[in-house]
Parts: sequence; structure tokens; C-alpha cells
Amino acid sequence: MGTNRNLLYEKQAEIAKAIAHPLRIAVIDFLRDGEKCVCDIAEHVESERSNVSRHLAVMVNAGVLSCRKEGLKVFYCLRTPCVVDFLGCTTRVLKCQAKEHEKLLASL
Amino acid sequence: MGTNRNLLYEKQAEIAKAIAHPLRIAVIDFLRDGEKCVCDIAEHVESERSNVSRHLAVMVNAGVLSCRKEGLKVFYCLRTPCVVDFLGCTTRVLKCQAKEHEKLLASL
DNA sequence: ATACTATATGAGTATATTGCCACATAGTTA
DNA sequence: TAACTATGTGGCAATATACTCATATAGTAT
Repeated sequence: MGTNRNLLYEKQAEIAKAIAHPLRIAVIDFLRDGEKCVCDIAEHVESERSNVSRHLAVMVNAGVLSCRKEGLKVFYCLRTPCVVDFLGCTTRVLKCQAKEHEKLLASL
Repeated sequence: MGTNRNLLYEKQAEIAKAIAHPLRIAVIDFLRDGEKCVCDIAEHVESERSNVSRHLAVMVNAGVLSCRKEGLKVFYCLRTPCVVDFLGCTTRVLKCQAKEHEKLLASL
């Protein structure tokens, strides 16, 4: 019973982990306006292709991205829009933190 | 310009990282129905208190949780409900994966 | 066939995370 | 005061992650 629950938590953590990296978040943000190939992504996030390729594989593996081959290129895209919503959630958390810091500053 | 963007991505990744652990997701799930003290959380997730305390600190630090002291106990609670929405997103991803596996199985 | 391009992967090093133990701290109770 | 309870923290070993370089694979073009 609790075992199934724990399995779910592990799977969910795997998905969260697949998102939890600055470069991967940059990729997700870049993919908001449609699919892109590895070379374009690598150029945009300013990192080596081999490195980007690995990060993309992590996200595909977790189910966050899907990919499509076309000739030499491989195009990656978001598999669910809710991942973008999550980025919105993180900015909400950051705004919340910023407000509290503001308050603290004002009280000095 | 791109530097500010990268700073944002790093902050967002930090928040995602704070969520990206099975035990921490279990805690978030447990905190859906209100604040709990460390000892209750530790009992619920079946882990050592020192360990749970560390995980809670990670989440507070990232801005995902907030805490309140009362006597000997420290009560932790979610700081934004959208974190729970993210768990919903992960289950959506998992369902999507399950469906594809089903399709694959059916084609064998 | 060769040369070229895009992508993926193996190996190694560097760094970060985790879990556990013992101990420290802080508040409570007698 | 001493004994007790809840929580937090330092240190360490085990494990996982990330980045770079070299190389492999796959498709294209000449």
C-alpha cells in the first residue's frame, strides 16, 4: 500500500529532477514556442552540443520532452504544457520571497 | 541581459531541486491538509527526524515551505498551493507515459 | 566510395547530494 | 537544578550528477 505510494513519489521526483537544472529550464523556456533541433538549442543556451544532448535525453527519459527525427536533425518539443505552468509557479515563489526581503529591508 | 535570464533559471532550478526528491514530495503531499510538526512528518514518511529536518530545511531555504515555532515543536506548511499543482502535472506526465507503453504493448 | 554535418555516447574527473551517526541546542517539566 | 523531548547540525562515506574530450553512429552530399 505505502509501497505503491512510494513508487509514485519516486516517479514524480524523477520528473522534477529532470526539470531541476538551469540549463534544462532554459531549454524548456526556449521550447515554449515550438520544437527546435539540438544545434539551435545548444546555440541558444550557449553550451556544447554533447552536453545539451545529454540534458535533452534526461528530459525525454523522464517524459518531459519528446523528439522527432528529420534527416540529420532531431527536433525536441515539450510533451505537456503544464511543465511551463510549473515555471510560472517557481516565479510566484520567487516573487513571494522578494516581497519578504523587501519587508525586512523596510524595517531596518 | 542574458545574465539576468540565467540568474532566473538558476533560481527556478533551485526551487525545482528542492522538490525533486521522493521524501520531499511525500512531505509536500502530506502538508496538503495543513501544517505539521517534524515528528509527525518523520513518522508519516518513515524516516529519521534528523534526515527529515534536513529535507525540510532545503525546502524552506528554497521558499517552498515556511515554518512556525510553537514551544518545542516546529510546524511546517506549504507556502504556495501551486507546488501541489506541480504534483498534478507530474501525474499527468506519468499517465501520458503509461498510455504510450500500453499502445506499445498492444502492438506486440 | 569519401567528406561532411548533426547527434549520441563512453570514460574520466570534479562536484553535489544523501543518509546515518553522534552531538548540540532550545524549550519543557519536575 | 536535572532530566526529558523536539529539532537542528557537523562529519563522513556512499552515491549520483555534470561537464569535457574523444569517439561512434547516422544521414547527407559530392
